[in-house]
Amino acid sequence: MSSTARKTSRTIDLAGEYGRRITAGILQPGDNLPVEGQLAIEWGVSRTVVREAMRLLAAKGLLRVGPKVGTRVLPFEEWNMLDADVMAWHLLADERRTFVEALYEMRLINEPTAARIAARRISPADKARLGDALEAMGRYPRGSEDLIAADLAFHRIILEATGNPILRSLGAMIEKSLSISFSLSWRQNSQEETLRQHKRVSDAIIDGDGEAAELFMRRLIESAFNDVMTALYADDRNQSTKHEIRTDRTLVDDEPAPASVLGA
Amino acid sequence: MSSTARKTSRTIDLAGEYGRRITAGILQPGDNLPVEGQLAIEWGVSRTVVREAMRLLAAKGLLRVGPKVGTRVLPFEEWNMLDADVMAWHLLADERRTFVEALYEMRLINEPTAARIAARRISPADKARLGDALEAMGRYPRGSEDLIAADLAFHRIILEATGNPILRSLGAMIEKSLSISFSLSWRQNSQEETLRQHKRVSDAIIDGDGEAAELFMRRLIESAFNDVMTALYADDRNQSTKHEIRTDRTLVDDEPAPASVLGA
DNA sequence: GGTTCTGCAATGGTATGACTATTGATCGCG
DNA sequence: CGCGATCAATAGTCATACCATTGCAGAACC
Repeated sequence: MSSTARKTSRTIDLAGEYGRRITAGILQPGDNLPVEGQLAIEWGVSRTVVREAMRLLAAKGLLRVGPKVGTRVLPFEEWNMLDADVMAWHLLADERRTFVEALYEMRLINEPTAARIAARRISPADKARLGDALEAMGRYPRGSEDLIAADLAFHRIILEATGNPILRSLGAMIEKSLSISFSLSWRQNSQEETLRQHKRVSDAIIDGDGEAAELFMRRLIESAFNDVMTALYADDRNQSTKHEIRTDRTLVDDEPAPASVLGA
Repeated sequence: MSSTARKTSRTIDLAGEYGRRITAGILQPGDNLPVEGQLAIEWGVSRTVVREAMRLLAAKGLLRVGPKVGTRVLPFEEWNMLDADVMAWHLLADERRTFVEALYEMRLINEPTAARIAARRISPADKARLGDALEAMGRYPRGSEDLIAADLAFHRIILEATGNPILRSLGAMIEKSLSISFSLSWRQNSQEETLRQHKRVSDAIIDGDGEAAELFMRRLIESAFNDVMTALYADDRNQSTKHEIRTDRTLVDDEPAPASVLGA
């Protein structure tokens, strides 16, 4: 299937292969991979390719290499989840649920505030790009790759519009990892309602209303999270409901602190 | 200086060399590096080392390589600022100010909410670790590397205590990039006041008071940001004042939205 | 005149085999 | 029993040759 027509390099293929095996748990932290020469033989490539693939994985924190110790999978905590490839590999694995939740929690923390900042800092050019993305979302049929791409672009543009390069990288990570792993099927809500939600955010940002942008973005991501969880685990309604509650509790539902604490 | 005693590999050294050159602007986006063979000669290493170094930089989004096109520095927007090395290289450059501000804006978005989440989810083991870090902060003299390490560990532990692996990676990135770039000198505030601020956060988390934890963490990071900017740009008081205002405006000072918008 | 096809050449991509340096483990000595 | 020297496994580096991809120039063709 992949042996006839080559699109990516052997190095990238091999790195992806082991990246997926590690994130899927087939290779556990602490496990050693075969020695480089052995890997080269197994995969029918040169040791050069093996080494470059392993260096790529080492750069992402998945494993460490060293003389005498070999190539060893690092403990979980060392993995760089902020890397788009690592995140995408996790989202491709069977046990992706934890990471879907973590990713949406991250989005829920960052994107509403980013929308607020964007409302104040967005450039005319980015306003136009945001409008284009919104328009594209209305043009493509539901479930199409183009629609998903426009949706992801919408969110990325807002993160870029903050002018903060770190938030921009976060946007790129989210877009890339989600587009790799969910190439189809989510959006259970009516497309009209989804579009309306996006338009509210867009309008608020363009009007410079940061508070409204933040609020609507929060609602939008909560909806998207529920859509994704429903699409992925539609067969288990109890759990599907649970996510919604958990999401709310996690980031929205805390009781206000007592006045005495606030004054401290 | 680095030719006699080798601690890191030649590949890592070379990657760091060009990583710093690119982030410092010595090599601009669109520029081409010399061909691999030429680089190998210039640095007195084999082409293997050059290739592995370039692959490492390519994995971080700083450049792209390809047949005929060579090794070309990518536009700014492609750089992965969420990588600890990339962030550290930026913080080492002369023009680091933008990135110090971006990093602290990122922290101000994430860490207060993380503190709130941690207050609800923290494990007994992490409570103990948090207490240890706080205790260590009180034990070491101001300005010492141990003190800074304890400070950074304090923040990392809170991000880890959320149980969200992405936030944990964010904590690791912050800790690593800051410890590499600011190996000494910040903390202009009295150490006692800084310690008190940390203790407030710690107490709130251990008590399970998420709202208080969030508020105190926000104040703490705002203070830390001002300390850093003062330390770095102490010669320019006007600008030092400006940061404080900008930070406030950016994330705290927005007027509440009209009721009509909230109800929409 | 513009467009598409074709071949060339530059450059990274891969392969191979040898040698070096590092480091965990082992063995022997005190 | 502890500790230092030695060993051996393994990644790290090197040198060279050849392969594969691709931007570009020029030819062929509407």
